[in-house]
This record gives sequence, C-alpha cells and structure tokens, in this order.
Amino acid sequence: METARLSERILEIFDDLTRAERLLADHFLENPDSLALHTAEEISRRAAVSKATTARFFKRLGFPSFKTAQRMARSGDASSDSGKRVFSAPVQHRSGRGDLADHLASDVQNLIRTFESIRSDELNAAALSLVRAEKLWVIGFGDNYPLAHFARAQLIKVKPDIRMIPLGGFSVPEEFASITPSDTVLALCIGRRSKTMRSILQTARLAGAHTVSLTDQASSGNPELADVTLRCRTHGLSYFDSLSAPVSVVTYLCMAVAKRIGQTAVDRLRYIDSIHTEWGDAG
Amino acid sequence: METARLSERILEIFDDLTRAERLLADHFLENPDSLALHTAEEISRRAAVSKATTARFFKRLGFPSFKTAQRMARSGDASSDSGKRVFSAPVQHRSGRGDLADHLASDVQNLIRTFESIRSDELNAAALSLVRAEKLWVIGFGDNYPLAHFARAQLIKVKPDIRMIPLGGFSVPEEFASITPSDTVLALCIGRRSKTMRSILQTARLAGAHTVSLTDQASSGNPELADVTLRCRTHGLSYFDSLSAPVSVVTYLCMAVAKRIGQTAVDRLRYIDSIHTEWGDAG
DNA sequence: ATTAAATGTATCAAAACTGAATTCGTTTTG
DNA sequence: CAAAACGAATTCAGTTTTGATACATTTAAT
Repeated sequence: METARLSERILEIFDDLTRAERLLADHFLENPDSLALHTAEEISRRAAVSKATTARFFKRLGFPSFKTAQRMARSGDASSDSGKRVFSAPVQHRSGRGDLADHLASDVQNLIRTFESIRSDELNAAALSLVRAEKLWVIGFGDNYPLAHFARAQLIKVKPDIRMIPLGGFSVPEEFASITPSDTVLALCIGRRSKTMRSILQTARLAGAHTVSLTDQASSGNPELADVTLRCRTHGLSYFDSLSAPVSVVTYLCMAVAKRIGQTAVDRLRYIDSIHTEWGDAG
Repeated sequence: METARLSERILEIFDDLTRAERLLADHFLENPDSLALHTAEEISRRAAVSKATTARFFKRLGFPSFKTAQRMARSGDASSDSGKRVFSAPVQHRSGRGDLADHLASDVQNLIRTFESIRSDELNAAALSLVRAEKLWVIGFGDNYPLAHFARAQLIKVKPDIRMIPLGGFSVPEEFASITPSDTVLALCIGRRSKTMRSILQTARLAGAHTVSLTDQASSGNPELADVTLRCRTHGLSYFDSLSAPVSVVTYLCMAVAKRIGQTAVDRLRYIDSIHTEWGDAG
C-alpha cells in the first residue's frame, strides 16, 4: 500500500513544509492516488502550485525525484481497497504513523463518498420534514444511541419539542404512543439492525408520521422503510465502523434545519447561550 | 471571551500563515491569555520568533497594530471586530448543491488538519494509557455526552471496566470516589467548558490517575490539565461545531486500544457478537 | 530510426519572509 | 522638567521560497 507510505511521510514532516508545499500535502492527503494517476503537471495544476514546487516537494520528502516517487507509487499495488481484515489478528504493534495516515485517508474517503452519493434534494426533503414537524422523534438503539443523542443535542438548540427514544428506562410504546401525523421521526440505523427499530418505523408510518432514516450502505436490504433514506459510508479499517460520515451528515442536516427555521432558531440559540452564560459556564 | 475570538481568528487564517507565524499561532492557541498578559517582546521570546514577526502577525490578523490588539484583548470588549459568525443571520436559502459541497469540504479539512497537528506519539501514549488502565473513566458533560457515550460504546467492546460520567442521575463524587492511581480518565472537552470537568480532572490527578483529554483547538486555556491533550479541529460553517474530527480521533484511539490488547479484545468482540446473534439481532 | 509531442528537471530572477538594528513614542524616575 | 528606560513599530539586508522559462528526457507515431 504505497499511498499510505506517502501520506505517512507527509504527516511526518508536515510541520516543516512551506506554504505552497502544504497545498500539495493537502492535495495528496485528500487524493492519495493522485500521485499514481496524474502527471506532475496535472498535479501541480490541481494543487495550484508550480511544477517546480511539485518537483522540489518530492525531493524534500526524500525521493530522488518526482519520477521515482511516481514509479514507486505505481509499482506498489495502490488499489487501496485491501480487503477487510477485521478479524485477522493484527499481531504487529508496529504502531505509528502509517496507521494514522491510513485511518485519516479512510475517513476522508468515507466523507467524500457519502456526500457524493447523497442527493441534495433528498437531504433538503429530509430537512424540510424535520422543520415542519410538530414533534420530532429521534431514535437510536444500541450503537446508534450516541448518534441519536448527538442529533437531539443539536436539534433541541433550534426547536423546542425533540423527543428521544429510547429514553431513560422508560417503556418505548408508552412514549411513542403520542406520535401524530404532523410529527417526524429521525431514525438512526447504522450497523446492527434492531427489531424494535423496524417496529417503530412501521408504527410511525401507520400513524401517518414522516420518517427519515440514516443508514449505512449495507442496509439496502429493506428499502423504503422510511420516506427518505440517507446512506452513509461507514467503512472502518479494523475492528470498528467509522461514524465520521454519519456525524457529518447529521450536523449538516441540523444546520439545514436551523437555517430554514431562520430567526426563531437564532433567537433560541441566543437565549440558550445567555442562560449558559448566566449560569457561569465558560463560553 | 476575547481569547476565543483571537483563537477563532487565528484558525481562520491558519492555512495562510508562514512558518514563523505558525509558531506564534501555536503559542496563542496554547496560551490564549498570553496576548493580554505579556509584552510583544516577551511573546516573541516565548514563541521563538523576532519582534518584527510578532508585529506583522497582528497586522495580518487584521488589527491595526500589536498594541491595538493587546488593548482589545485586555479590555475584553473587542466587539468591534468581525462579529461571531454564529449569529450572523444566514438569510439566504441558497439551498443548492453549494451548501453541501461547502460542508463536505469543511469537514474534510477538519479531519486533515486535525490529523496533521496531532502527534502520533501522543496518540500512542494515550492509547497505551487507556490499555493499561484497570478502570477506565469516560467523561463528557453537555454536548460532550454523546461523544463520551460513543467512546464508551466502542471501548466496552474490548475492555471490561469502562465507567461513564455523568451516569443516569447519579451524583458524580460518589461515583468518582473509586478512582485509583491505576485508572485512566478519558475526558471529552469539546466546546463549552464545564466547571465540573475541571474539578474532575484535578481530582483525578490528585488521585494519581492518568488523564487523556480531547479538546478543540481554541480551548487550551489551561494547558496541561491532562497528561495527554489531543486537539481537534471543530470548525463549523454555521450554527454548530463539527464533531467529525473528534469522532474520528476517538475511533482511531479505540482501534489502537483494541489492537494493543490483541487477542483478548478479538475474543471479547466475538463473544459479544455471538450474544447478539443468539438474541436474534441481525448482524 | 527519426521526429514531434509530452513530460520531468534545472536555472534564475522576482517575491516573500525573517530577524537585527534602528527609530519613534510612551512611561518612569531623579 | 529632563533624561533614562522601556517597549513597539519600522527599516533594511540577508535568506528562503516560488514560479516562469529554458532545457533534457522520455514516449508515440510514422
């Protein structure tokens, strides 16, 4: 995996780079395959630096020249996908920068792929649905609970009635009974599917409420359980899935909601802030 | 107040800074009060740059001069400058693809910048500390609660004794009393600082426990409150901060922990998985 | 094999950066 | 009040960085 080697090397000496070189560094961190795929001229153009700078950059990185660097990048099987080794005992504590660079590259890819695949009209529809809702139900079981909590924490800052399921130790049906057709359900369904979630979504639809669900890409098995389904890429390099993309999508969603609500949301934010200040929390 | 403004401004133009200026930027991000407390000469000495550079730095930041900047910092007023973006009513529903692309770009930058600035040895030290801990305390108040919950959800999959603060409605001191020198505290300190968190960290250090904290870049008002401090870039485009980078860092940290624990962690993961399957949850 | 096109590399002058020394203004002290 | 002391701004010269251009090398086509 040659691209990792490059990212690793870049992260290592990042602090010593000059400004134009940093542009290059960022370009390669965002597009790890760029070195293998494009010419020096093309790379220079994309990173908005001169060819000379690109040439110098690889010398500073320790390569004899740009060409050798590119050859090395191409010779290494840079297909970068290198299968899931979730359970292939990682004996090597060899640690360090390589892992970090890999992880970064992976999460950047997760973000990019996710937003590439999400259609903006669907997102807007989702946001609109959340805005219009009288009550908003945020639902997340198991590993989705933190994500649900996070979404609610954002939304409650701009909208008054956000309910969370599950809540404390309370029984779900009792809580969920108050759902109405003017409500919207935001369902977080990343990773392991839970039966309860399925039941809740069915109940919600039956009750005539709107439903928005956030899933990972693997979950396409049960389509159309929600009015709007947003798929996130959650590919992780080893034991755990990555939640960067879902978090980013949720953040965007909340921002879009706040934006649509407009001044009321701003006022509410300000009010909350003033309460915090009054209570002596640091701003 | 003002220090936050300064840090914000610095982060805004961080990419365009030269190397010596970056030394200054780092100094101010780590010591936000430095501007108010020290003379330009002293600051220059501490940041290891020339006085001229310091003078120029504040001009580049948009202040008329160093002196003005210092006066503003000391008065704490400084509302004259660019108002906080958070409240600058974004009336335009530009709604199109642009917002999405901006958001994506911003979060990708957050990720990259975060991993650029985090030292891998610090991360490894943090992971090691988490691995060695007899009990692990994950702490997150307010907006950090979902993040803490998320961290715990990962860690509990590979390690048996992970405690969370705050928990249910239980009183913190009663819970926290069982901390010992062989424990480690993972403190999530993104965004608004809470007094309780500070107290907890102090108590933890007094008790001889190890401490790892995850903060945003602007927050290092009290440096060295933890043994290891990991700074994340959380810059958001409008109302809300972005948590993509912190989530990514936490995920990496947990992965590193799992890796170091090794086979035991794998076994535990498998066992948990088998229980899930047995209970009929979909995989 | 030869040539033309494309692409990487080296050179050099312009621009930007930096710190030491100097100048200017303010405050303190005798 | 003078002058000394201090600190901030400016100037200036040396250094580094940068991109345009010229040059060399590879590649492709005939």
